[in-house]
Amino acid sequence: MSLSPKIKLASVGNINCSTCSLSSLCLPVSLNNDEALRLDDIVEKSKPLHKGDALFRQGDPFTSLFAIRAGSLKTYSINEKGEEQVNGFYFPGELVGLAGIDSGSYPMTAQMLETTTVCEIPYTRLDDLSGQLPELRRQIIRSMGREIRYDQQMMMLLSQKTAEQRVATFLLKLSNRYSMRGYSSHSFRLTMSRNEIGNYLGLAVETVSRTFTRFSSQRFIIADGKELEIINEHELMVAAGESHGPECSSVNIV
Amino acid sequence: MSLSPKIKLASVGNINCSTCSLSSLCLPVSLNNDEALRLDDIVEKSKPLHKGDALFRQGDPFTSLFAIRAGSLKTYSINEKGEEQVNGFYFPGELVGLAGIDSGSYPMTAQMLETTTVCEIPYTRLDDLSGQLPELRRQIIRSMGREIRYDQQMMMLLSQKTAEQRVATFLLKLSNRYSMRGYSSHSFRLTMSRNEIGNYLGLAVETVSRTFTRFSSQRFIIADGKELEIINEHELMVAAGESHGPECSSVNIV
DNA sequence: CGCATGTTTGACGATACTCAATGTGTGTGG
DNA sequence: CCACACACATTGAGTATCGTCAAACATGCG
Repeated sequence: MSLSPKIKLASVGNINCSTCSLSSLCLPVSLNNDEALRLDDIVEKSKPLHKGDALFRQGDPFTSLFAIRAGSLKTYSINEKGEEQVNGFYFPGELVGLAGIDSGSYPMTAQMLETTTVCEIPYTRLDDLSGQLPELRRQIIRSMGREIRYDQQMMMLLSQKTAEQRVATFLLKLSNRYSMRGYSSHSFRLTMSRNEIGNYLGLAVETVSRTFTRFSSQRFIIADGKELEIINEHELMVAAGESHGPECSSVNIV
Repeated sequence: MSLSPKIKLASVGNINCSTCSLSSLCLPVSLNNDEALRLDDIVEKSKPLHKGDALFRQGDPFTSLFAIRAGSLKTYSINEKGEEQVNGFYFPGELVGLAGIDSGSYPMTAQMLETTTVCEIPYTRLDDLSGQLPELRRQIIRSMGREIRYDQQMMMLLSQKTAEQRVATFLLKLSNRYSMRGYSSHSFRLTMSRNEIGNYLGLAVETVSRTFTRFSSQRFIIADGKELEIINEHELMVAAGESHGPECSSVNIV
């Protein structure tokens, strides 16, 4: 259940919301310096959590939102039949726990995929503060709106796309998210297993594996275990079924 | 694009948020009388919209949230390839448009399934008011949290359930929503077509139709066109794959 | 170094899609 | 009020995609 010996590192580690390199991706995005400092005041930085550790578990009382500082995690829920369902993967700057806001308890477990540090944002204090800072209030709303849109894109993927399209879409989206965080968009390390990818995409592990193999032999990607390189982004986009999107011979009307 | 000749019916029709029969399902749920009156002040009731009419269209600038007063609608988006994807169905007391909050424009179209009236809630005014009424602010957040959880349940359905389980789950969920609104939970009229159901559930029309037929011949339901009767809820729950849920010989531990 | 966990590959089969034809209802206009 | 057209719904036949089962292989952790 949350971070048991809570350690406020802000004063020690010299990091706070207004100077954080992730502020442009995180809650402080539209806050001025003073507002960010007030937000920082209620935020508690965690010590590093390790692979497999849970940030919160399904059913735990809802107390906080968490912003990821470094690392990555997955969220999953357990259905009636005891099966695991991966709901999402989260990277630095992203907010975890929003789904618990209205229900009093977290509807899923958040579990580290690697060594990860997070910022804990106690919700009652955030709620108070958001009454005083309209920009913060709007930013919370925006974060939730974005989550809703992501989920709906995911529903589209699950209900309309083939296995191949799903995997291609997944890889391109990861690529995008990495690049937004300043990492290479064409070469990165998958922090999740094939099993977790398959579960997330609604596919059997074997199907994910076969699709990776196929994309490799088509020279769209180079997949060496968890290391992944995108060597033909264009073809991967075609495979994702988004060919009619951003290209068309480099002419972009609109 | 929204409701062109906006007509404020509250004073005429003698309905307002504090007396609305849907207030327990809608934004006013946790507001006191005075607060509900202030909310009512910014809400504009629509004249009836007809089947096929659009409340807003994908790409329209985001201006308002809408609460359904009577009737029902579907939301859908058009993907890159021009295919329609039904995102959800909405019934009285439910809030439509939340997904547009952070993006400046509605990411989908909302289209009436039957004659429907809605309450329009201009977002800038709602935002202002939510700065003054903490309970309203929390209620908006709760509505969004609920939407996120619904979407995640939907993702679970799409990635893990068979056609039969999807259709059964869909019917039971409709049943629940109708019963929460004071309608019969075992006998109701489907306001959407088989095509729309299939699209929503990620199934071909034919599969939906076949599943209806199978459930009928198994005497779980009686389906006569759009009229639907659930005559064996228990078996339908089993078919939905939720058998280990609320029953177990009527003993409910926890 | 060894066991456990994760990954790949193959063979087979089932579920659900596509195509096609027929049946049913709804709304429109004569 | 009826007839017609159109959209919707149902049913059947054939097939493809993806899941299941199984086994070999790789990886990584203790």
